[in-house]
Amino acid sequence: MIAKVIVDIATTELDRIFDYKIGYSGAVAGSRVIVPFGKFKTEGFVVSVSNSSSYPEDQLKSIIRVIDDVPALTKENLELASFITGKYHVSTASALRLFLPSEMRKGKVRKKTANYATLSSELSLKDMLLKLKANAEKQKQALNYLYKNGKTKVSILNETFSNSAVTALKTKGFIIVTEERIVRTPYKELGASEKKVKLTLEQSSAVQKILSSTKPTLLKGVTGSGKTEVYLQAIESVVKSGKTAIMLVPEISLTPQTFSRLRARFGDKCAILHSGLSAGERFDEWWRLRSGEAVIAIGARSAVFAPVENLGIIVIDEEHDQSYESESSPRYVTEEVALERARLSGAKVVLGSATPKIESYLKTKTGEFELAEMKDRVNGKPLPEIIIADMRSEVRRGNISAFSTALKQELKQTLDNKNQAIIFLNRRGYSQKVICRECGYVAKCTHCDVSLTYHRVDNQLKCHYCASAYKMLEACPECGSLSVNYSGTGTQRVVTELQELFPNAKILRMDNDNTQNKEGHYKILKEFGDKKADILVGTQMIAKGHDFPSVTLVGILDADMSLYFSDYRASERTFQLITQVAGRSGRADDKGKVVLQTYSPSNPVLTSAIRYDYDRFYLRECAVRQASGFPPFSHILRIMVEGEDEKLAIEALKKAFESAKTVFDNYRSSFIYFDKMKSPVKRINNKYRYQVLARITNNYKEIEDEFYKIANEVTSKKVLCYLEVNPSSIS
DNA sequence: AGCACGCCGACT
DNA sequence: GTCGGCGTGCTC
Repeated sequence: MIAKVIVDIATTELDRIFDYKIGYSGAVAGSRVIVPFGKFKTEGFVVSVSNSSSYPEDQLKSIIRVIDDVPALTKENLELASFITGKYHVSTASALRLFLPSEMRKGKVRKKTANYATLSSELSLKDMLLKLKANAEKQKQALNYLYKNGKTKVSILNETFSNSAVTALKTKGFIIVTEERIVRTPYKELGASEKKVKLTLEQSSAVQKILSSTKPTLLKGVTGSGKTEVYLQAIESVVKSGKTAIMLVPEISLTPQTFSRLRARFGDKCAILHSGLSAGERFDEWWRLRSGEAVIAIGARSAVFAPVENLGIIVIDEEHDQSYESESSPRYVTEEVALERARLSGAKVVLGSATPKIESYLKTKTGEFELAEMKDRVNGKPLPEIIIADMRSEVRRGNISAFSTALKQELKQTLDNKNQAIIFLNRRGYSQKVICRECGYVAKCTHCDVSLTYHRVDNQLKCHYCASAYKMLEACPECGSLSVNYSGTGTQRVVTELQELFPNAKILRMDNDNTQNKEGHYKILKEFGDKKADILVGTQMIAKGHDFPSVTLVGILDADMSLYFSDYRASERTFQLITQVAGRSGRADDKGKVVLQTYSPSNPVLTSAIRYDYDRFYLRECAVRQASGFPPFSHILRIMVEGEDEKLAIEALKKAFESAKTVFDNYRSSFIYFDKMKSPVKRINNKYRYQVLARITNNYKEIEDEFYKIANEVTSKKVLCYLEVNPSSIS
């Protein structure tokens, strides 16, 4: 028999099938194998098995061996991989790699084992003790210990008695040593049991809809409406019928607490997959799913590739979250992969959010998705009141600080009542820019075409694109002037100003700068949750589903800022952000308040947001997008060209543009925009960035396929070229 | 990806 | 004379 093998080397030249003789290796479709390849050996994937080969049979080599005792990939995995290759035009090897934890390749991690000792059953304890020499005290103790405690790790015996005593017993045949597998379990300590909650009417009808619908369901529920409980009960019902489940959550909210809730309900049946685990833990969790020992996978976007068979449901929580789009190759869209995987295995799909993507909500109107809506909060409490603070009038009245009078008052009140507050600001660091007052010089990164941010905590200038750090300027390098000045307020500056306003308050800051290590988030959130601080200042990341019962005030410092990003989704983002941040206020007994500071108080996005009126926002935004020809009424295609050598990059751009131009000519009526240009950020990490930008309204598949091909053709050793479809950020 | 083959510049 | 630079080509 012949194995059709894809070698695990992700280059386009090798992206074809190589035939090998199976021999006695036992390889089947889905097996990972070691094969001879040219002058060396490599790992490969058997994608199918056949009895013929178009390659001269006598020149075929044989598979050296199969790597895993159970084939790592299922038939369905292979089908999904071929969907990914076809849709995103990546090599088969890189599509297949998505299905395996990276540490599994090249045999970096193994199943962990330990040696255990038990008493031999051939002799009774008494007989053994008699046979030992009188002075063999340690051996006697060890035997007694084993008799009392049963099976024990050899390492423990060695420690408590002695190495020699244990070896002696082993040689005498009094104890039997066996090697057993140890499963590394992450967050072992978590998972106090949790009661199944009785569902509200809205919730149970949502569960019903999810389980009975043949279409994917969009679960649209206001913050606090109990979406998680709906997911859990839908999953429970699916698992009861003998199927498996995948639950996807945004990267940032994948905290131990999220997992703990699932563990509490489902115990060892669930496995967690994410980058914060150690390689060994991830490997073991993966195998627990592959072997069927665990049937529920929870994780960030890559968990959509979890190795479960007989899949019954995929849940995508906070479906609007940006982290569901992969920003490095393979650039897959989690939702697209999930829908295809569900189609292949006949599974249900649930997409949940308080503020669904415009695209998703539109699909409920066109009948592509089912809609399940939850309008009430489970605790019956109203959503927090949102007060608009008009910053224009604040400035007119001479208030130039970052805080409006209303916010200051509310903060004071909150602190007096011994409650907690959250201040949200979408900009980290201390200042956005460092400018020379004399000549207008702006400090810029030497590797990127962006201005630097001042970080007061370590007195450095930092680049938020490539993370390089510079010493703070003492004088302007251009004109020597000493009046170098900060403009724009960041989180660090907010903390400083707040501390001056409320000297007795304990203030915490949470942003990308102090959450680099994996424990970072958790520690800050825990500290705040334990009420060890009064105010939490942070960026984006505090907006995501954390539950702080005694937070009664949320301040949003610059609600408009994100409105003016040059991004078609700016309004949508702003609406989502306000709704989510506001949802942090007043989750328990006390009524929450939100102060939203803005320079454009009558902006319709903001006025919809303060009334929690998603439908009004949706209708307006849809009209705007339709009129201006943006998604979901078009597709944006961006061919990116990146290279350190600017000349080569420009040459590659021209080549890409020429090829794209012929596509443009062939499908002229499908294009509403087509041009080449510099990228908004022209250089990042010393790489020059150019792009071909297009918007199309028809023939999506054909044009996208052509563009993907162009990107692959233009890519060379010196220049990287790739296609983005509806990119979520266009820096 | 790796490794060999192959054809031009600086060296003991 | 040869050692070695890395461009090019091949892998069932």
